[in-house]
Amino acid sequence: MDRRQQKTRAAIFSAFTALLAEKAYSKITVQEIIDAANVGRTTFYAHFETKDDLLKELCGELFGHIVSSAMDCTHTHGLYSDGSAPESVFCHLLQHLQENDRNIMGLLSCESSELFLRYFRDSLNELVRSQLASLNRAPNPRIPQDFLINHISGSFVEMVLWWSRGRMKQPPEELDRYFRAVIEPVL
Amino acid sequence: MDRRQQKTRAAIFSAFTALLAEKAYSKITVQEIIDAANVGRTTFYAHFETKDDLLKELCGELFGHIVSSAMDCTHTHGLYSDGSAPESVFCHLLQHLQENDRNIMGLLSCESSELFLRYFRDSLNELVRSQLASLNRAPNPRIPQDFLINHISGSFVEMVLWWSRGRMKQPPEELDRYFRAVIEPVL
DNA sequence: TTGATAGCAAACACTCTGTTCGTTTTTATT
DNA sequence: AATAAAAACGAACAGAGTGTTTGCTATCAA
Repeated sequence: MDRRQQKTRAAIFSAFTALLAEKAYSKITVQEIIDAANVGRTTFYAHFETKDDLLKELCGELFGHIVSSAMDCTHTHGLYSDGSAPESVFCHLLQHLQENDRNIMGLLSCESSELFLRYFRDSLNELVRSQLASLNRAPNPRIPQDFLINHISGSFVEMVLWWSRGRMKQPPEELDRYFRAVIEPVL
Repeated sequence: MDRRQQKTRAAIFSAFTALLAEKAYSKITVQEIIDAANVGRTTFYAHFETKDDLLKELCGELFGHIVSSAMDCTHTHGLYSDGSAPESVFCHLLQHLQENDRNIMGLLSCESSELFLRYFRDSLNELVRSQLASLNRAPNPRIPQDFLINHISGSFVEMVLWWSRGRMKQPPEELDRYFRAVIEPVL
């Protein structure tokens, strides 16, 4: 791909995430993004159809990255600690989030979350489903698989939102302990 | 209050919820609300500052109603079934939601949820906190109270969203069983 | 009945959006 | 180095939506 396109795209993403960190998605105008990214109006619309489209693409990039990295460590760490491995996949996810890669927590904390959380949930669902499948333990007969998957990924999202609202006081490891304490009894 | 004001306000709320049921909040224009409610433009702005303001007021009315009704049955039913009472407060909440009072589930299912879910979560938090306080059982020492409250209300919200996405196939009682199955082991 | 209040339509200035057009700059290729 | 293709640019545009103003009419409560 043309170097110019890459630069423009990166500049727009960067400007957009910076803006998202300081104000709500709905309050951001295309003009502001253009100004912050320092690109021409025409250029913006050559890359993205609308502001919504931009958000969608950003989510795609972000979660593609996050989840594939989580999937990677799936091989070494399980859904919950098995005694041997001290940390769960979730702990890795949390650490990843805390590093604030591409200001992802900023996105979660302000009100841009609509589309954003959908991606987050969907990605987690996939992750949890695959984890659960590879769990060699009899499933809890009182709870349907579908419900359980949603409960786990949903709880995780809610925990991250809570964490973010509280300015991420707790280290990821502590959060991971709490999370396992409320999830493992259910499995 | 003037009868005319009541009628206007009701007409606007009703038109707004009807619109919300069929399209996303962000796609709805004030003009559409005005047309659907069959009121003058000036009248709308005499009642509400903006579309956001309208949504806020609607949430206030809705959750004020729902939560106070849940608080009422707090006296008869506990956080979880104690053997004697067959149904939890949550079950009542779910039944209430299923009755589709004021099309509340329509609001949850489409993408109007931003502000909406905030109200939902906050209301539930309050409810759960009071429930938890009146629970005569030693709290789980591994989990901080704050985390637990958020986990419970968050899980509930996520469950309702899941329920709504799946077109509410399950009866509230069944959902309540699942919910207790994933929450009670943690208490 | 009457004064006050609420509602109304029409028109407005304003902001934001998404597109078009003619021009300049950068890139990849020869 | 020369060149054609691709990308970026600014300015200007129509169109849609917002929130306000004005002058008038209908309704209410006393």
